[in-house]
Amino acid sequence: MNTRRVTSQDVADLAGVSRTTVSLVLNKVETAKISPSTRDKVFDAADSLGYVPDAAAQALASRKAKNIGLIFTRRLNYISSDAFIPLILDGLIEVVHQNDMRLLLDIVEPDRQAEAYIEFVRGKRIDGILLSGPWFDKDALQVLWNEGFPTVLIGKLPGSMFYSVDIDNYAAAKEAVAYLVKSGHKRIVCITNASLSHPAASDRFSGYKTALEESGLSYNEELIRYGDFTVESGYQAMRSILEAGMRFTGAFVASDTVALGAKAALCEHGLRVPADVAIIGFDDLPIAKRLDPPLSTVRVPAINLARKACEILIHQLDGEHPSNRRLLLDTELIIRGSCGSNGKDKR
Amino acid sequence: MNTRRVTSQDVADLAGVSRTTVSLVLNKVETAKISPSTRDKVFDAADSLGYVPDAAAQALASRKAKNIGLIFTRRLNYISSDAFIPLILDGLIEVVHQNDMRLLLDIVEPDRQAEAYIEFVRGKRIDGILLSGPWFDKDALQVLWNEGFPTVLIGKLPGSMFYSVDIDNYAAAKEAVAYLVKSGHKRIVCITNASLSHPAASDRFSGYKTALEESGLSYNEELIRYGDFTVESGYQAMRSILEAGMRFTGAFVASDTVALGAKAALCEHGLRVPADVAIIGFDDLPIAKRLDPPLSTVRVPAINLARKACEILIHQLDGEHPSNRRLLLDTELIIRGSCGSNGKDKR
DNA sequence: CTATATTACTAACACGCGTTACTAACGCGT
DNA sequence: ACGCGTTAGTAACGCGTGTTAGTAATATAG
Repeated sequence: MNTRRVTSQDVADLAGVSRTTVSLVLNKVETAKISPSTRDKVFDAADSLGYVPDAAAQALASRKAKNIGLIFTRRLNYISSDAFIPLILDGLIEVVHQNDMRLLLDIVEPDRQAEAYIEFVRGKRIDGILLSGPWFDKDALQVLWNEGFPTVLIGKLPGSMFYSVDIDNYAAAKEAVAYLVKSGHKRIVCITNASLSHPAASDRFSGYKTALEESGLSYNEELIRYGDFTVESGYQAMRSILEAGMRFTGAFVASDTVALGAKAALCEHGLRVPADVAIIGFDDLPIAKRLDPPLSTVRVPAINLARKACEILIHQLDGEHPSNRRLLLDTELIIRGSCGSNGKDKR
Repeated sequence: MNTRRVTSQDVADLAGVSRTTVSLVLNKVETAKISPSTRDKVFDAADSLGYVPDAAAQALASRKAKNIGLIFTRRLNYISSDAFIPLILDGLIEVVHQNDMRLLLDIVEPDRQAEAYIEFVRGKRIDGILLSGPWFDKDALQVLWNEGFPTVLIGKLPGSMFYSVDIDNYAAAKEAVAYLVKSGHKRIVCITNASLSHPAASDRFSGYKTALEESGLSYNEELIRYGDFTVESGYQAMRSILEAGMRFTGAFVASDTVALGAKAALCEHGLRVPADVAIIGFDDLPIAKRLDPPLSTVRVPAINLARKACEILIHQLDGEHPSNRRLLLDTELIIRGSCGSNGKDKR
């Protein structure tokens, strides 16, 4: 049960060579000349003993932790319903595996970012860091920047020099709202995915406003509410609009999750989608397609964003530093039943 | 930019003491007598230098990685829509933080379990391991058992001696189906959350069967389908039943996600919920409450399961070995609009 | 005043690995 | 026989920390 650890020394002894040789063989060091016969002896010994190198020792000696830090900056209350997390993991895990790395995951409250980063980086627990969050603390990031630590943002920090992957939230939102306008809607609600202090939320909101302006529609404060990533916030936001007695025929909700809540409020109020109100969400979560009615939405290539972010990070670890520091992936407006693609009449 | 690492030696030098003293102070070793004045000197020096111990060196010397492995055994295709992952993370992260640990996350394909475990455990990358998966490979777990490695299962492996936290899937499903029966439904569809090779799926299915038997209802193979965790599988399953021309008024779908898909198929087919078909799901995901109609379901205390699992694991790391190896948390049947709590008539 | 206990520290080793600098053996041309 | 390059391998150091065994100075007891 409690057999002693197998070390590279044990492998060396069994193979009848030095520990150095074992290391050279197992790490496939090209510059070292090792005869095929001893190579085989080492390999045989290693897996007959079930040798697995000690990660800590390896990290200490090689100065590489072989860990990638994935940090979600989120309020704790919002995690459980965050449908983005699985998507990001999905995109990441494959790339991480391919590069023989591990994923060190942490979730930090937005106001504890700085401390968390320092811990990770100075502790050398990770070789590089992926940050996903609705917004990034500039001071916290400054720490990373000063240390020259390999970092990639999933999302954007306006005006920063970090590598980042993102979508064009502004353009995507504008396109979605323009579609509603084009479909004949004149009074269009906007419920954001989060407070406007978050760049993504703010950009989507700007897209909404611009789309209205460009169509010569008036922009009405009373049709605006702010979500906070959750289903419930969407529900409350829409209720608040309905209770204020506002009239409208379209709704742009900058998050599918929030949209789901908003739609619940509509139904509860006796309004039907899309007959009375057309809705477009944002994200294209896997469930969007099977909601009733199917939710029109902006498809965010979340899995791909994560994958790209990870690839860029690993390139950095390999010492490459591409000059293009901002990668924007394409979104796509997906029209489904929730905005009356079936062709019902609008007022 | 590229300042050299700050080591405990630097702290020692600045404080005018030995490195040993620094270590003793920072680790708050009780048995060592250190005068308050030098203690303060060390603390001051440490944080004036921004000292953070090297994780690898610490792990190597102390034989503790301060990492908890969280392994999701999942097919890669199912990750992106796995609403359980955020819930588990939510429950875990707090406990992990409280105990000054980190979370090493990995997702392994069911057929690669053994290798993944060996890598983690023998590599000493983690001190303990939390496993979440629809089923566990017995041979793979044997490895962990043989090494006496601290392990907790989220879910169950029938007949194993591992610590585990779970719910009573059988009883919960039975209660849900019994409710449908009591409400007057005689022909009740069952769509599982996964194939019956998964214990949880199999238990829920058994609960369904038993509930029917105990009510003297006939058990009809043609009303049974098997999901695979995804929305789409629920959609396809229900379509398949409808296309077979089966008639029914109730449906027990052993996963909210799958239920969402199943409901979409019903709607598409012109059937209404709950007027034509009553549905009860399983999990009580955050969205269940705001679906249209609100989805009746079995509430699974997922966050709590994760929290408990983590606590048990950490107890093990502290050398405690409670004799009660299986912890069952309570579920709750939540009745909402989807099974006509509004009181429509059944046939 | 001496023997012993206590306080407050430190020197030195161990953890398991990567890697550099070095060596011994061998072949080859002259 | 000699020098020289090449091949195949090793000894030894360093990574940064935890920890044990030990010591010098001071306090306490007889």
